[in-house]
Amino acid sequence: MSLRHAVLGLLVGKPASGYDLMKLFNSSLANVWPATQSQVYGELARLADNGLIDVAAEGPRGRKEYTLTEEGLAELRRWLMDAQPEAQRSAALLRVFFLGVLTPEQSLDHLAKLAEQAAADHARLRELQKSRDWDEGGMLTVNGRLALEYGLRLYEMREQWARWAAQQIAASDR
Amino acid sequence: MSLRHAVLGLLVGKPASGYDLMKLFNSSLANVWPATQSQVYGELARLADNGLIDVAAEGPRGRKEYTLTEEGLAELRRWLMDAQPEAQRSAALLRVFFLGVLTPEQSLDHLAKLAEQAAADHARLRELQKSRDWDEGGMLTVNGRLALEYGLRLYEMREQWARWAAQQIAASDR
DNA sequence: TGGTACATGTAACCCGTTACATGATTCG
DNA sequence: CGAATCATGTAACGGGTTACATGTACCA
Repeated sequence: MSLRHAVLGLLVGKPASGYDLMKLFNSSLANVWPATQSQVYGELARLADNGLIDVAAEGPRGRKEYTLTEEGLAELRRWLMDAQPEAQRSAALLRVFFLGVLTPEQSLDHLAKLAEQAAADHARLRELQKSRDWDEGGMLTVNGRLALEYGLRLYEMREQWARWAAQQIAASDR
Repeated sequence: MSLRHAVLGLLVGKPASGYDLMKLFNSSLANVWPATQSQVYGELARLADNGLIDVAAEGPRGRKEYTLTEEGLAELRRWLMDAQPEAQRSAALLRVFFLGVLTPEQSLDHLAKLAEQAAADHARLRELQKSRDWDEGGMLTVNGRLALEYGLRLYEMREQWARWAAQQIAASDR
Protein backbone atom coordinates (compact mmCIF):
# COMPACT_ATOMS: atom_id res chain seq x y z
CA MET A 1 0.00 0.00 0.00
CA SER A 2 1.98 2.88 -1.35
CA LEU A 3 -0.69 5.52 -1.63
CA ARG A 4 -0.26 5.86 2.07
CA HIS A 5 3.43 6.55 1.67
CA ALA A 6 2.89 8.95 -1.17
CA VAL A 7 0.67 11.01 1.12
CA LEU A 8 3.19 10.86 3.95
CA GLY A 9 5.96 11.89 1.57
CA LEU A 10 4.06 14.88 0.30
CA LEU A 11 3.43 16.07 3.83
CA VAL A 12 7.12 16.13 4.78
CA GLY A 13 7.95 19.66 5.86
CA LYS A 14 4.78 21.23 4.47
CA PRO A 15 1.33 20.83 5.97
CA ALA A 16 -1.40 20.44 3.38
CA SER A 17 -5.09 19.71 2.95
CA GLY A 18 -6.60 16.92 0.89
CA TYR A 19 -7.34 19.51 -1.75
CA ASP A 20 -3.72 20.64 -1.81
CA LEU A 21 -2.52 17.05 -2.06
CA MET A 22 -4.80 16.38 -5.00
CA LYS A 23 -3.09 19.14 -6.93
CA LEU A 24 0.25 17.50 -6.26
CA PHE A 25 -1.05 14.09 -7.28
CA ASN A 26 -2.32 15.59 -10.51
CA SER A 27 0.97 17.32 -11.31
CA SER A 28 4.23 16.04 -9.82
CA LEU A 29 3.08 12.53 -8.97
CA ALA A 30 0.77 11.98 -11.93
CA ASN A 31 3.40 9.96 -13.80
CA VAL A 32 4.58 7.99 -10.82
CA TRP A 33 1.65 7.28 -8.56
CA PRO A 34 -1.73 8.50 -9.81
CA ALA A 35 -4.48 8.80 -7.22
CA THR A 36 -8.09 9.88 -7.15
CA GLN A 37 -9.68 12.45 -4.89
CA SER A 38 -11.80 9.75 -3.34
CA GLN A 39 -8.76 7.75 -2.41
CA VAL A 40 -6.81 10.64 -0.97
CA TYR A 41 -9.53 11.79 1.40
CA GLY A 42 -10.08 8.25 2.56
CA GLU A 43 -6.40 7.69 3.18
CA LEU A 44 -6.06 10.96 5.09
CA ALA A 45 -8.83 9.88 7.44
CA ARG A 46 -7.18 6.50 7.97
CA LEU A 47 -3.73 8.01 8.52
CA ALA A 48 -5.16 10.42 11.09
CA ASP A 49 -6.90 7.51 12.84
CA ASN A 50 -3.59 5.67 12.99
CA GLY A 51 -1.77 8.68 14.37
CA LEU A 52 0.62 9.01 11.43
CA ILE A 53 -0.69 12.50 10.68
CA ASP A 54 -2.50 15.17 12.68
CA VAL A 55 -5.00 17.89 11.86
CA ALA A 56 -2.83 20.91 12.53
CA ALA A 57 -5.29 23.61 11.54
CA GLU A 58 -8.78 24.08 10.20
CA GLY A 59 -9.59 26.74 7.64
CA PRO A 60 -12.57 28.07 5.73
CA ARG A 61 -14.95 25.68 3.95
CA GLY A 62 -14.12 22.86 6.31
CA ARG A 63 -10.50 22.84 5.17
CA LYS A 64 -8.27 20.60 7.28
CA GLU A 65 -4.52 20.99 7.16
CA TYR A 66 -2.59 17.88 8.05
CA THR A 67 0.93 17.57 9.37
CA LEU A 68 3.18 14.57 9.69
CA THR A 69 3.64 13.15 13.19
CA GLU A 70 6.82 11.55 14.47
CA GLU A 71 5.38 8.10 13.82
CA GLY A 72 4.39 9.19 10.34
CA LEU A 73 7.90 10.25 9.49
CA ALA A 74 9.32 7.06 11.01
CA GLU A 75 6.94 4.95 8.91
CA LEU A 76 7.95 6.83 5.77
CA ARG A 77 11.64 6.27 6.52
CA ARG A 78 11.04 2.60 7.18
CA TRP A 79 9.22 2.20 3.87
CA LEU A 80 11.87 4.14 1.96
CA MET A 81 14.49 1.65 2.95
CA ASP A 82 12.90 -1.70 2.25
CA ALA A 83 13.31 -2.14 -1.46
CA GLN A 84 11.31 -5.22 -2.22
CA PRO A 85 10.76 -5.48 -5.97
CA GLU A 86 7.22 -5.14 -7.26
CA ALA A 87 5.60 -7.55 -9.67
CA GLN A 88 5.05 -5.53 -12.84
CA ARG A 89 2.06 -5.84 -15.10
CA SER A 90 2.24 -4.56 -18.64
CA ALA A 91 -0.69 -4.67 -21.02
CA ALA A 92 1.64 -3.41 -23.75
CA LEU A 93 3.94 -6.41 -23.38
CA LEU A 94 0.97 -8.73 -23.12
CA ARG A 95 -0.14 -7.46 -26.51
CA VAL A 96 3.30 -8.15 -27.91
CA PHE A 97 3.05 -11.71 -26.68
CA PHE A 98 -0.03 -12.32 -28.77
CA LEU A 99 0.88 -10.19 -31.75
CA GLY A 100 1.14 -13.33 -33.88
CA VAL A 101 -2.66 -13.44 -34.01
CA LEU A 102 -2.61 -10.38 -36.26
CA THR A 103 -1.26 -10.12 -39.78
CA PRO A 104 2.35 -8.92 -40.09
CA GLU A 105 1.08 -5.62 -41.50
CA GLN A 106 -1.15 -5.09 -38.48
CA SER A 107 1.69 -5.99 -36.14
CA LEU A 108 4.05 -3.53 -37.80
CA ASP A 109 1.39 -0.89 -37.60
CA HIS A 110 0.93 -1.55 -33.91
CA LEU A 111 4.65 -1.40 -33.17
CA ALA A 112 4.92 1.83 -35.14
CA LYS A 113 2.22 3.29 -32.93
CA LEU A 114 4.10 2.18 -29.83
CA ALA A 115 7.24 3.86 -31.09
CA GLU A 116 5.34 7.07 -31.77
CA GLN A 117 3.70 6.96 -28.40
CA ALA A 118 7.06 6.52 -26.71
CA ALA A 119 8.50 9.41 -28.69
CA ALA A 120 5.55 11.59 -27.73
CA ASP A 121 5.91 10.68 -24.05
CA HIS A 122 9.59 11.45 -24.27
CA ALA A 123 8.85 14.85 -25.77
CA ARG A 124 6.29 15.54 -23.07
CA LEU A 125 8.83 14.88 -20.34
CA ARG A 126 11.39 17.06 -22.10
CA GLU A 127 8.89 19.89 -21.95
CA LEU A 128 8.25 19.21 -18.30
CA GLN A 129 11.98 19.25 -17.70
CA LYS A 130 12.33 22.66 -19.28
CA SER A 131 9.22 24.37 -17.99
CA ARG A 132 9.08 23.16 -14.41
CA ASP A 133 9.82 25.26 -11.39
CA TRP A 134 12.92 23.27 -10.60
CA ASP A 135 14.35 26.15 -8.65
CA GLU A 136 12.56 26.10 -5.35
CA GLY A 137 15.31 24.10 -3.74
CA GLY A 138 13.03 21.60 -2.01
CA MET A 139 13.78 17.91 -1.92
CA LEU A 140 11.02 17.35 -4.42
CA THR A 141 13.00 19.14 -7.06
CA VAL A 142 16.27 17.28 -6.54
CA ASN A 143 14.70 13.87 -6.52
CA GLY A 144 12.06 14.83 -9.00
CA ARG A 145 14.91 15.30 -11.46
CA LEU A 146 16.11 11.77 -10.84
CA ALA A 147 12.64 10.39 -11.43
CA LEU A 148 12.25 12.48 -14.54
CA GLU A 149 15.53 11.22 -15.94
CA TYR A 150 14.28 7.70 -15.37
CA GLY A 151 11.23 8.51 -17.44
CA LEU A 152 13.33 10.00 -20.23
CA ARG A 153 15.53 6.92 -20.39
CA LEU A 154 12.52 4.61 -20.23
CA TYR A 155 10.73 6.22 -23.16
CA GLU A 156 13.87 6.38 -25.22
CA MET A 157 14.44 2.69 -24.60
CA ARG A 158 10.85 1.93 -25.55
CA GLU A 159 11.07 3.75 -28.83
CA GLN A 160 14.29 1.98 -29.75
CA TRP A 161 12.87 -1.34 -28.76
CA ALA A 162 9.66 -0.87 -30.75
CA ARG A 163 11.67 -0.03 -33.86
CA TRP A 164 13.90 -3.04 -33.31
CA ALA A 165 10.88 -5.31 -32.79
CA ALA A 166 9.32 -4.04 -36.01
CA GLN A 167 12.52 -4.93 -37.86
CA GLN A 168 12.44 -8.42 -36.38
CA ILE A 169 8.91 -8.97 -37.60
CA ALA A 170 9.60 -7.49 -40.98
CA ALA A 171 12.62 -9.78 -41.31
CA SER A 172 10.81 -12.98 -40.27
CA ASP A 173 7.95 -12.14 -42.62
CA ARG A 174 10.18 -12.06 -45.67
CA MET B 1 -9.29 -5.71 -17.90
CA SER B 2 -6.44 -7.57 -19.52
CA LEU B 3 -6.54 -10.82 -17.62
CA ARG B 4 -9.43 -11.63 -19.88
CA HIS B 5 -7.30 -11.04 -22.95
CA ALA B 6 -4.38 -12.96 -21.56
CA VAL B 7 -6.66 -15.96 -21.23
CA LEU B 8 -8.03 -15.52 -24.73
CA GLY B 9 -4.52 -15.19 -26.10
CA LEU B 10 -3.34 -18.36 -24.43
CA LEU B 11 -6.26 -20.27 -25.89
CA VAL B 12 -5.47 -19.34 -29.49
CA GLY B 13 -4.98 -22.54 -31.42
CA LYS B 14 -4.65 -24.77 -28.36
CA PRO B 15 -7.54 -25.75 -26.13
CA ALA B 16 -6.63 -25.80 -22.46
CA SER B 17 -8.07 -26.22 -18.99
CA GLY B 18 -7.79 -23.76 -16.12
CA TYR B 19 -5.08 -25.96 -14.71
CA ASP B 20 -3.12 -25.84 -17.97
CA LEU B 21 -3.49 -22.07 -18.14
CA MET B 22 -2.17 -21.67 -14.62
CA LYS B 23 1.05 -23.38 -15.67
CA LEU B 24 1.41 -20.89 -18.51
CA PHE B 25 0.70 -17.95 -16.20
CA ASN B 26 3.36 -19.21 -13.83
CA SER B 27 5.97 -19.64 -16.56
CA SER B 28 5.69 -17.66 -19.79
CA LEU B 29 3.44 -14.89 -18.54
CA ALA B 30 4.80 -14.59 -15.01
CA ASN B 31 6.90 -11.54 -15.89
CA VAL B 32 4.28 -9.86 -17.99
CA TRP B 33 0.89 -10.52 -16.51
CA PRO B 34 0.86 -12.52 -13.27
CA ALA B 35 -2.44 -14.12 -12.29
CA THR B 36 -3.70 -16.29 -9.49
CA GLN B 37 -5.53 -19.58 -9.77
CA SER B 38 -8.57 -18.03 -8.21
CA GLN B 39 -8.68 -15.33 -10.83
CA VAL B 40 -8.19 -17.65 -13.78
CA TYR B 41 -11.03 -19.99 -12.89
CA GLY B 42 -13.32 -17.06 -12.28
CA GLU B 43 -12.45 -15.47 -15.61
CA LEU B 44 -12.94 -18.75 -17.49
CA ALA B 45 -16.45 -19.03 -16.08
CA ARG B 46 -17.21 -15.44 -17.06
CA LEU B 47 -15.75 -15.85 -20.56
CA ALA B 48 -17.83 -18.98 -21.10
CA ASP B 49 -20.95 -17.12 -19.92
CA ASN B 50 -20.22 -14.36 -22.42
CA GLY B 51 -19.70 -16.83 -25.23
CA LEU B 52 -16.07 -15.89 -25.88
CA ILE B 53 -14.95 -19.41 -25.08
CA ASP B 54 -16.61 -22.83 -25.07
CA VAL B 55 -16.16 -26.01 -23.09
CA ALA B 56 -14.90 -28.27 -25.87
CA ALA B 57 -14.29 -31.39 -23.84
CA GLU B 58 -14.52 -32.72 -20.31
CA GLY B 59 -11.87 -35.00 -18.89
CA PRO B 60 -11.15 -36.89 -15.67
CA ARG B 61 -11.36 -35.09 -12.30
CA GLY B 62 -13.85 -32.61 -13.65
CA ARG B 63 -11.33 -31.25 -16.12
CA LYS B 64 -12.84 -28.80 -18.60
CA GLU B 65 -11.02 -27.94 -21.79
CA TYR B 66 -11.89 -24.60 -23.24
CA THR B 67 -11.60 -23.42 -26.82
CA LEU B 68 -11.82 -19.95 -28.28
CA THR B 69 -15.04 -19.09 -30.12
CA GLU B 70 -15.24 -16.82 -33.14
CA GLU B 71 -16.34 -13.95 -30.92
CA GLY B 72 -13.47 -14.67 -28.56
CA LEU B 73 -10.93 -14.42 -31.34
CA ALA B 74 -12.58 -11.27 -32.67
CA GLU B 75 -12.44 -9.67 -29.21
CA LEU B 76 -8.77 -10.58 -28.88
CA ARG B 77 -7.98 -9.02 -32.26
CA ARG B 78 -9.92 -5.92 -31.38
CA TRP B 79 -7.99 -5.55 -28.12
CA LEU B 80 -4.65 -6.19 -29.79
CA MET B 81 -5.10 -3.21 -32.04
CA ASP B 82 -6.21 -0.48 -29.70
CA ALA B 83 -3.03 0.71 -28.12
CA GLN B 84 -4.22 3.08 -25.47
CA PRO B 85 -1.37 3.81 -23.07
CA GLU B 86 -1.72 2.58 -19.51
CA ALA B 87 -1.18 4.74 -16.46
CA GLN B 88 1.90 3.29 -14.81
CA ARG B 89 2.45 3.05 -11.09
CA SER B 90 5.93 2.59 -9.73
CA ALA B 91 6.64 2.25 -6.03
CA ALA B 92 10.34 2.31 -6.87
CA LEU B 93 10.08 5.74 -8.48
CA LEU B 94 7.85 6.95 -5.68
CA ARG B 95 10.64 6.07 -3.27
CA VAL B 96 13.09 8.04 -5.38
CA PHE B 97 10.82 11.05 -5.15
CA PHE B 98 11.07 11.08 -1.39
CA LEU B 99 14.65 9.94 -1.05
CA GLY B 100 15.59 13.35 0.34
CA VAL B 101 14.04 12.31 3.65
CA LEU B 102 16.92 9.88 4.19
CA THR B 103 20.56 10.71 4.75
CA PRO B 104 22.76 10.75 1.62
CA GLU B 105 24.43 7.54 2.82
CA GLN B 106 21.09 5.80 3.11
CA SER B 107 20.05 7.08 -0.30
CA LEU B 108 23.23 5.82 -1.92
CA ASP B 109 22.76 2.50 -0.24
CA HIS B 110 19.22 2.27 -1.56
CA LEU B 111 20.25 3.15 -5.11
CA ALA B 112 23.04 0.59 -4.96
CA LYS B 113 20.47 -2.03 -4.05
CA LEU B 114 18.31 -0.98 -6.97
CA ALA B 115 21.26 -1.35 -9.32
CA GLU B 116 22.03 -4.80 -7.96
CA GLN B 117 18.42 -5.85 -8.23
CA ALA B 118 18.30 -4.70 -11.86
CA ALA B 119 21.50 -6.57 -12.61
CA ALA B 120 20.11 -9.70 -11.00
CA ASP B 121 16.87 -9.44 -12.97
CA HIS B 122 18.87 -8.95 -16.12
CA ALA B 123 20.88 -12.07 -15.39
CA ARG B 124 17.72 -14.03 -14.69
CA LEU B 125 16.30 -13.12 -18.08
CA ARG B 126 19.57 -14.01 -19.79
CA GLU B 127 19.24 -17.47 -18.27
CA LEU B 128 15.67 -17.70 -19.43
CA GLN B 129 16.78 -16.67 -22.89
CA LYS B 130 19.33 -19.44 -23.04
CA SER B 131 17.40 -22.27 -21.38
CA ARG B 132 13.95 -21.85 -22.85
CA ASP B 133 12.40 -24.12 -25.40
CA TRP B 134 12.42 -21.40 -28.03
CA ASP B 135 12.32 -23.95 -30.79
CA GLU B 136 8.74 -25.06 -30.98
CA GLY B 137 7.90 -22.57 -33.69
CA GLY B 138 4.65 -21.34 -32.14
CA MET B 139 3.73 -17.68 -32.04
CA LEU B 140 4.49 -17.63 -28.36
CA THR B 141 8.14 -18.20 -29.07
CA VAL B 142 8.52 -15.54 -31.75
CA ASN B 143 6.77 -12.86 -29.78
CA GLY B 144 8.05 -14.14 -26.49
CA ARG B 145 11.50 -13.23 -27.78
CA LEU B 146 10.39 -9.68 -28.42
CA ALA B 147 8.97 -9.38 -24.92
CA LEU B 148 12.11 -10.87 -23.46
CA GLU B 149 14.30 -8.42 -25.29
CA TYR B 150 12.18 -5.63 -23.86
CA GLY B 151 12.88 -6.98 -20.38
CA LEU B 152 16.60 -7.18 -21.04
CA ARG B 153 16.71 -3.59 -22.26
CA LEU B 154 14.58 -2.42 -19.35
CA TYR B 155 16.79 -3.93 -16.68
CA GLU B 156 19.93 -2.72 -18.33
CA MET B 157 18.50 0.77 -18.44
CA ARG B 158 17.51 0.55 -14.79
CA GLU B 159 20.94 -0.47 -13.68
CA GLN B 160 22.56 2.35 -15.63
CA TRP B 161 20.06 4.84 -14.29
CA ALA B 162 20.53 3.75 -10.67
CA ARG B 163 24.28 4.17 -10.97
CA TRP B 164 23.84 7.57 -12.59
CA ALA B 165 21.38 8.66 -9.88
CA ALA B 166 23.84 7.60 -7.19
CA GLN B 167 26.50 9.76 -8.80
CA GLN B 168 24.12 12.72 -8.84
CA ILE B 169 23.45 12.37 -5.14
CA ALA B 170 27.09 11.84 -4.31
CA ALA B 171 27.93 14.96 -6.29
CA SER B 172 25.27 17.18 -4.71
CA ASP B 173 26.31 15.95 -1.27
CA ARG B 174 29.87 17.16 -1.67
C1' DT C 1 -25.49 37.79 -8.07
C1' DG C 2 -23.71 34.27 -10.44
C1' DG C 3 -19.92 31.45 -11.74
C1' DT C 4 -15.57 29.47 -10.41
C1' DA C 5 -12.61 27.55 -7.39
C1' DC C 6 -12.29 25.60 -2.92
C1' DA C 7 -13.27 21.72 -0.08
C1' DT C 8 -14.85 17.23 1.72
C1' DG C 9 -16.99 13.20 1.68
C1' DT C 10 -19.97 8.45 0.38
C1' DA C 11 -21.40 4.33 -2.43
C1' DA C 12 -21.08 0.94 -5.93
C1' DC C 13 -18.28 -1.67 -8.51
C1' DC C 14 -14.07 -4.12 -10.54
C1' DC C 15 -9.71 -6.32 -10.13
C1' DG C 16 -6.38 -8.78 -7.57
C1' DT C 17 -4.48 -11.47 -3.42
C1' DT C 18 -4.67 -14.85 0.22
C1' DA C 19 -6.57 -18.48 2.33
C1' DC C 20 -9.62 -22.07 2.62
C1' DA C 21 -12.05 -26.20 0.92
C1' DT C 22 -12.75 -30.33 -1.59
C1' DG C 23 -12.12 -34.11 -4.20
C1' DA C 24 -10.33 -37.47 -8.12
C1' DT C 25 -6.61 -39.91 -10.42
C1' DT C 26 -2.23 -41.69 -11.17
C1' DC C 27 1.90 -43.95 -10.05
C1' DG C 28 5.38 -46.05 -7.38
C1' DC D 1 -2.14 -47.91 -0.16
C1' DG D 2 -0.27 -43.49 0.26
C1' DA D 3 1.72 -39.38 -1.75
C1' DA D 4 1.97 -36.33 -5.42
C1' DT D 5 -0.37 -34.25 -8.92
C1' DC D 6 -4.40 -33.00 -11.19
C1' DA D 7 -8.41 -30.19 -10.94
C1' DT D 8 -11.95 -26.84 -9.59
C1' DG D 9 -13.99 -23.79 -6.90
C1' DT D 10 -15.56 -20.11 -2.75
C1' DA D 11 -14.97 -16.31 0.72
C1' DA D 12 -12.92 -12.35 2.76
C1' DC D 13 -10.40 -8.45 2.15
C1' DG D 14 -7.72 -4.48 0.18
C1' DG D 15 -6.84 -1.06 -3.28
C1' DG D 16 -8.45 1.64 -7.16
C1' DT D 17 -12.02 3.97 -10.30
C1' DT D 18 -16.28 6.32 -11.28
C1' DA D 19 -20.04 8.68 -10.06
C1' DC D 20 -22.71 11.01 -6.94
C1' DA D 21 -23.62 14.41 -3.32
C1' DT D 22 -23.05 18.59 -0.85
C1' DG D 23 -21.81 22.88 0.52
C1' DT D 24 -18.72 27.38 1.23
C1' DA D 25 -15.99 31.35 -0.07
C1' DC D 26 -14.31 34.50 -3.34
C1' DC D 27 -14.34 37.74 -7.02
C1' DA D 28 -15.82 40.04 -11.12
